[in-house]
Amino acid sequence: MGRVSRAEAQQNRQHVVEAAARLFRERGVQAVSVAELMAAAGLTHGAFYKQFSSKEALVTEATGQVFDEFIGPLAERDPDRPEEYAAARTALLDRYFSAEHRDDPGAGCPASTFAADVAREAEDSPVRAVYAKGAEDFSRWLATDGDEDLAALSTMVGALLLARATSGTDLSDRILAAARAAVEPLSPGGDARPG
Amino acid sequence: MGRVSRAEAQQNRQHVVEAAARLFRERGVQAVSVAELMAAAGLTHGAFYKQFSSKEALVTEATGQVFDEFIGPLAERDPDRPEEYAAARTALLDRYFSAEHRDDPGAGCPASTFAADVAREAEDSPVRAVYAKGAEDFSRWLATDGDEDLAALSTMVGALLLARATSGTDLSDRILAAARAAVEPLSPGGDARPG
DNA sequence: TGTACATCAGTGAACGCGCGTTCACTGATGTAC
DNA sequence: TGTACATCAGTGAACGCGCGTTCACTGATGTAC
Repeated sequence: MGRVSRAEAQQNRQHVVEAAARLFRERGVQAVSVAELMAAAGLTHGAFYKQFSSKEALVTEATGQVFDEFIGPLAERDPDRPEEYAAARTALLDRYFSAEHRDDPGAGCPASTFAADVAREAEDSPVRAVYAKGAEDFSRWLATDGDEDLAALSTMVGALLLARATSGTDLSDRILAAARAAVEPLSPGGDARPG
Repeated sequence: MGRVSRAEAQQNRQHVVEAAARLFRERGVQAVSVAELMAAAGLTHGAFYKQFSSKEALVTEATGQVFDEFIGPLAERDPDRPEEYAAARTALLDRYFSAEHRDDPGAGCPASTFAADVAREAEDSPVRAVYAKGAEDFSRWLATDGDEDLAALSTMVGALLLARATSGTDLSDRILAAARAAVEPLSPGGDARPG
């Protein structure tokens, strides 16, 4: 096919990253091959190494991009308008604990979908740093007091994974509902968690 | 090597299940090969299909066994002695949110280690039913009111996975501490979660 | 209890397959003049 | 603006490797008499 223009090459590269962002979340890193990602961008597998130094490098880049896409739109937090943040937080939780989010991991929260993959990476793996930064940023946005809400993040990530592992059952819906009630207290300082 | 006695064969089989129980939790199902599991029991790979119909069948059996081992010891819950249960629950949470548990997934909670693997299984996969039963049983034991505490289970599973994905950092320890405080309220009906 | 034979757990080579990565090659793009 | 040539994105065959599974074979175990 010969050489391709720089702009086209850059576009092809971005298609590969986008396919990786979706497929890695849907099926896990190991279950998606380099050849499949290249085919999703309309290319053959050999060109992969003209764009990325290794599959691991793409995993790191895709993980970072997904966190950016996920957290970026949330980041407009104006301290002078707390009611705006409160509404945005509620809207996020609505989406987060929805059946739609559970049923579409390929477009969903990276803290959930990459957790197990990252947990099994070596401690010096570059993707771990990207993941840790993303998780921490997200937990800061979730904190109603401006600190970090790691408990809320844990409940959200755990609930989504449990709901996906049990999807198709009643239990799956109960998990989402129970976690939602626990993360968003009905009254300030209170907690809706039963028991 | 010729035939081996029934007792010995049964023992070999159990060794394979035990190796699977540990290695699947440590590295994930896909990253552990049939040959490696057989070698862990001192056998060659060919004999695997004399004991199991497929790798998937072993995954299902190992997952069930791990849930039994994890939940079984907890199940002695005497309604006449609530303070005994309260102490057992506190002891479980101590272990659950410990650095030791985080750092030894091979011996740890199956709801955490198998969540991502099971979430990516087909909806009619037998391992999903085993997982759902185990998760539900565990959430029942966790409920201080005798119902089920799916929010607590979510927080525990999410915190453990997040802590493992960020292990080696300060953040990892803060995740365990924050989740622990959220799951075990300091006073009845209250909640220690900040914010 | 002793003998003859069927059973079957374990062996090890082989099946087809897909993996991540490398490489010689192609030919349009980009650049130097 | 036009020409000559270097660059390099993409191709497709090939590398070595490990995977889950199958199978003919072995020979001690288990059983029928």
